[in-house]
Amino acid sequence: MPKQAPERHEARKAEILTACLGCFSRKGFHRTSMRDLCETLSMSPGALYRYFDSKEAIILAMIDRDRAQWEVAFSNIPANTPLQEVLEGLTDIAEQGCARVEDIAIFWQVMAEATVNPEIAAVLKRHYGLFTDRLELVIRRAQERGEISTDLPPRDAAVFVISCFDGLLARFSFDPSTDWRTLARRFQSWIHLAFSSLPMAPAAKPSTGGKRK
Amino acid sequence: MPKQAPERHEARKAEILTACLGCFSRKGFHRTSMRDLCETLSMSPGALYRYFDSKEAIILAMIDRDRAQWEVAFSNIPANTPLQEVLEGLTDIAEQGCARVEDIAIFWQVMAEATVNPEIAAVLKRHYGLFTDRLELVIRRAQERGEISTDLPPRDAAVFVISCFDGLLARFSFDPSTDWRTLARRFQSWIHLAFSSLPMAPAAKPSTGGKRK
DNA sequence: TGAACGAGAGCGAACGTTCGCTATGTAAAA
DNA sequence: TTTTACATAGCGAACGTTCGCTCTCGTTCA
Repeated sequence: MPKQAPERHEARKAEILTACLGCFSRKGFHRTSMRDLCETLSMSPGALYRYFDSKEAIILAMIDRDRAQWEVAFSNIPANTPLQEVLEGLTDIAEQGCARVEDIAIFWQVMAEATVNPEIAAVLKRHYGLFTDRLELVIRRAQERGEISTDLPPRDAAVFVISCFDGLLARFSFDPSTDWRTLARRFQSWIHLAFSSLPMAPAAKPSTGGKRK
Repeated sequence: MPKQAPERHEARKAEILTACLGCFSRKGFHRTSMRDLCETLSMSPGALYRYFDSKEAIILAMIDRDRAQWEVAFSNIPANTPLQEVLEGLTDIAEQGCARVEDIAIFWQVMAEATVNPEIAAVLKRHYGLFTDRLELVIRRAQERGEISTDLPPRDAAVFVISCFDGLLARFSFDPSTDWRTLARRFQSWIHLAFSSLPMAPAAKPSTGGKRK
């Protein structure tokens, strides 16, 4: 048999990842055995190991795929989008991609694993770092447009936004009766309120280095 | 051999719990074997099983102890404490009791386990519920005093506060360079800002001016 | 054109290890 | 002697992973 076309191989890997994600979120990473995965995939261990070197490699690939999806999401945001809209957009993305119980379960599994596995921690830190960078830029732009207070430290503000939603995910995961959409909207408006309620720098004040549009 | 006094038994259980917490946070719940625990405790499996029926029972006891500690912390807050001060107090408690990497690691372990283990999920949901109840009450009182907007839905506001800090814990856990104290203070002030910036209902005393000391 | 080839996808039994847990033995105090 | 705390040894099961095998099918070449 000739070698699988690379794209075919990648497609199969993607299928496997999706199936693994389902298993891990249902049973947890450690309670899911390679046998479990093989059964749901209707695949033998030998075959599975042709695609991934180890169980850990599967998680790492999952994290990377998630990162890629968020990268795409961010790259679709026009530079001059109002902060409020960006937040709404991120909520929508989270709702589609993350705000189902089974997907959030994975989030916790990965987090827990990161506290114990340095390699996963490193990947996750990078992941969060990129995310924070993007959001920081969005906030900085909102400041330049005069949409929110320039007294706000952009980096900390970005961390704040991400923390709020991470925390909401936390609650949602073990209390699915939480009304994600309503709460997320409220969170958005409160965040915006906090960010725009700070004493604004005098309008005419020349910014100390940041360029203006 | 005479039967252990109950208080002695409880004390020993507490010691065991502390040691287990250390192990779990270092290696993770699933990677820590009962053998590991026995070694660090200089104790045989037979002895350990006299104190806890199973590995799961150890986690449940850990969660319960944590809940009890927060209960005490909350019960020490006078009814008329300003919201800002309550938030500061909670930050301090969290800093003492939670804001070390090893303690936060446990938080993730438990969260991850809760997504997979219904019994743990139930306990944790109750735990969070109580916590939210307490905070909701604090917020309600602050509204009655006219300290913050009465347009604020107290329950959602409580969820918001908890979410913010949970999210901060998330970040801190895999990026210990995060300056917990500074960020926590900023979070506090932003939360307070958001809560007091809403249009106030006419019934409450319109303290629209600066309310900081 | 079609038979022979052989690389590679997939299979699945089995490996050695480690798991949570327990049956049994023993020393010591009452 | 009886009761209790703990040690010891080890149980059966399950783990992640491996490896030799089968089968398939595109390629090669007569």
